[in-house]
Amino acid sequence: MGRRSLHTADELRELIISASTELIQESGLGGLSAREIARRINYSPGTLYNSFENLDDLVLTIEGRLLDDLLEALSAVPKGGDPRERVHRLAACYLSFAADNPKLWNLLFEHYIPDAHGVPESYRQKFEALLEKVEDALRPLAGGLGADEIKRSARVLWAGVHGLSSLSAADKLSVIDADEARTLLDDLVRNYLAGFERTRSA
Amino acid sequence: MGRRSLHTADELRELIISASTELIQESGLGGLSAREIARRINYSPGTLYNSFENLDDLVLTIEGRLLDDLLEALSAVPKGGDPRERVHRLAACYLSFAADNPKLWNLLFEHYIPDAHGVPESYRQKFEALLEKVEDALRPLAGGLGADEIKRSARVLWAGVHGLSSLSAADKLSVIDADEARTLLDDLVRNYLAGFERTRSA
DNA sequence: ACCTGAACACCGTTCAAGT
DNA sequence: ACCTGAACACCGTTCAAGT
Repeated sequence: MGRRSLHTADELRELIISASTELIQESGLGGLSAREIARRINYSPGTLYNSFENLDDLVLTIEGRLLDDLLEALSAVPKGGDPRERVHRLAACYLSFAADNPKLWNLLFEHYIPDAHGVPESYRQKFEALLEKVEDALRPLAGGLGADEIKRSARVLWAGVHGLSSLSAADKLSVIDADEARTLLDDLVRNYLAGFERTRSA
Repeated sequence: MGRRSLHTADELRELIISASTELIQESGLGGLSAREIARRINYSPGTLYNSFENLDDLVLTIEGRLLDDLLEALSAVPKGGDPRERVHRLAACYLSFAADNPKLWNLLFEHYIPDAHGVPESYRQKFEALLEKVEDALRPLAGGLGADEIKRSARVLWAGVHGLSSLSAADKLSVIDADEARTLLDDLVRNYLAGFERTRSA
């Protein structure tokens, strides 16, 4: 048949991305296949390889967008008010983001790149941007603590929030009940902050 | 050719499990394939299905053993001494277990069962057993707190430790440096315990 | 009873050939 | 330039046939 040009290159790219995202939302990374994407967008499998290097490239693109969305959601958390309250709100935002679309969220952690070094630099940067938001929220509570200690605390607290979020998003082991997750999250943040603020004044 | 009986049913089962475990250690869940397992143990692919229902069944078996090993490692943590120290040691044990064999560890969280309800009950029980160990360690620090609150705190603290462990085991986003993980873990436990003990006396 | 190997319905990816 | 569809090297799983 040859060329059809029903869509521009950009349109086709978006078509592929949105079909893939739906597929992942339906049945996770395991439900994603080049041939199934092609079927859904009415192109032949080979066409995907004009827009993306391979499936890993496509998945990394989707993951990048997911991180952008997360950053945007975190940015929407209001800045004023009680500093502790703000940390709680950021954590709750992170939890909701994971809970709202567990399959898509898990993508970030179940998808492996064989080459190991293959994770794009932009990826790391987005995670750093996320951590900076936590650091900003901790700073008003940090008293005389140095920048390094704030950095470390942000990482620790965020990792904790992440653990809770990912356990509640992974239905496999329902150790963390979804309804209960918010209560547990507040407990984690409250107790961690108590120790954090105590360190400051020690 | 037909029957060979080079191995008993049990031996064959173990052969399959150990070949699979090696395969996962080498290249993760993605590197596991029925045909490759068969190649390595010198049987035809069909033979696997005499020992296991399917690949998911095999993987769940491996995961069950992994949880047993983790419980055993946690049980080896000495019981006496400073209660806070004990919590730190349990956390460190958990972290090491994940770090020692990241690919195998990640199996627990990247492997999905399509049927959803498919997670065996023994699975949940093993996680509960794990949480009981944390509860036992928290109890001496809990003062007048009720059993429910201890239960909740164990879940929260464990989820936090899990987040740190899984982020450091997942090389994808090297936000948590492996060498630094132990420091961060101690920070998490120390700060959380500070809040936990404060609640008790409030 | 146990194991094989062909068969079926799938994959990801490449690439010559067509428009 | 863009897209197709056949081709290649893989999958998981089943099952008739063989010993």
